[in-house]
Amino acid sequence: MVRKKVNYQFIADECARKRTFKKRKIGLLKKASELQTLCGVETCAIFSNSTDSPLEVWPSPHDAYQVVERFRNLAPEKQTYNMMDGENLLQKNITIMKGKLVTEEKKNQGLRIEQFMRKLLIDESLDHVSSLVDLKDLNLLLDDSIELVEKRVEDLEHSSSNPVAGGNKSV
Amino acid sequence: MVRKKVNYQFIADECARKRTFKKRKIGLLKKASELQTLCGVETCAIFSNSTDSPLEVWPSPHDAYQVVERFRNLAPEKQTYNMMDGENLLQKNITIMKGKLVTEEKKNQGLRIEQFMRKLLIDESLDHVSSLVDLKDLNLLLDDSIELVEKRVEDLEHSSSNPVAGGNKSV
DNA sequence: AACTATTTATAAGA
DNA sequence: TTCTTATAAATAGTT
Repeated sequence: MVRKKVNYQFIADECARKRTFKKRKIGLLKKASELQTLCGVETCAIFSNSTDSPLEVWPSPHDAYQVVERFRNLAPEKQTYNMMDGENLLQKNITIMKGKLVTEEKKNQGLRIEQFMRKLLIDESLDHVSSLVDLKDLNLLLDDSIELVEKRVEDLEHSSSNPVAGGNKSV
Repeated sequence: MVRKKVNYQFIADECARKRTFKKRKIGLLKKASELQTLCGVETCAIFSNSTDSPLEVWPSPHDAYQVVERFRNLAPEKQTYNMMDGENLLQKNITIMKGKLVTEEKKNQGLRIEQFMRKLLIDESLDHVSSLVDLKDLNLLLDDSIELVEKRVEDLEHSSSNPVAGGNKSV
């Protein structure tokens, strides 16, 4: 029960290192969460551990799922209302969703963060995306929803000076 | 000097909120830094504050500068050696650099994180990129260097099964 | 920006 | 592994 003052250098012992990582990751994410709550600042954290383990992204896919679900469950009129009334709301949803996917990287290929971002932003297919939590079916749902939301944002951008009006209403 | 137990909800008073954000951001990044050192885990943190202030990315552009400089200062043979001998080294450099740019977002446009990533991954021009630290000249240098490094990675990928050999050597 | 009473995080041990 | 606890570290309120 004696706690030594820690020596800030790489922990050689693998076991101890993993234990410490686990503990401190929890602590860090708690801090990040508090920062969001207290200060209203969207925060995203990415951990790139060994090339063998998937890139870890916080906040979690599970939270993303809830955000998406909330959005999908809104009546279409309500969706439109939200989009038009507060661009912020929609953008916030997207920001959150973007931060909440986790990719299973092709092993040993490296370039992990770029791949992750590229998948989110460019690639049509999210075949290789999986989540830290067990949500196998989430991918398609997210894929669809993100496409949907992005399309609507494009509409918004193209008519940003115009006061709303001709929004695409098909979901 | 009495410290109350904090009530975890949005801090209404703007002044207090900003003060708290400033303090806690420092604390969070210290934790992140310790995690990297102790556990060897690359960590990246992104803060999306108001739409008026730039997206904040950690680690800093200054660190990126040092990484790039180290790479550029290697003799060309040495660069090739590093690339071929340890793909990991090169990939690590890129990962670090990618995580270390900060974009000055177009104000009030939102979609901040996507824009940031898009700039890093797609756009040719980094005209609007600036840094939290005062490194006005860094952008061009980074731009060049990232292009350089990316080109080399492409080469690597296209000849990943081949044992090195015909690498492009121009810097 | 600096201080300090307190709360919070956590290194070891159980 | 999870829980406990002594101690280090972070920080809210104040100057």
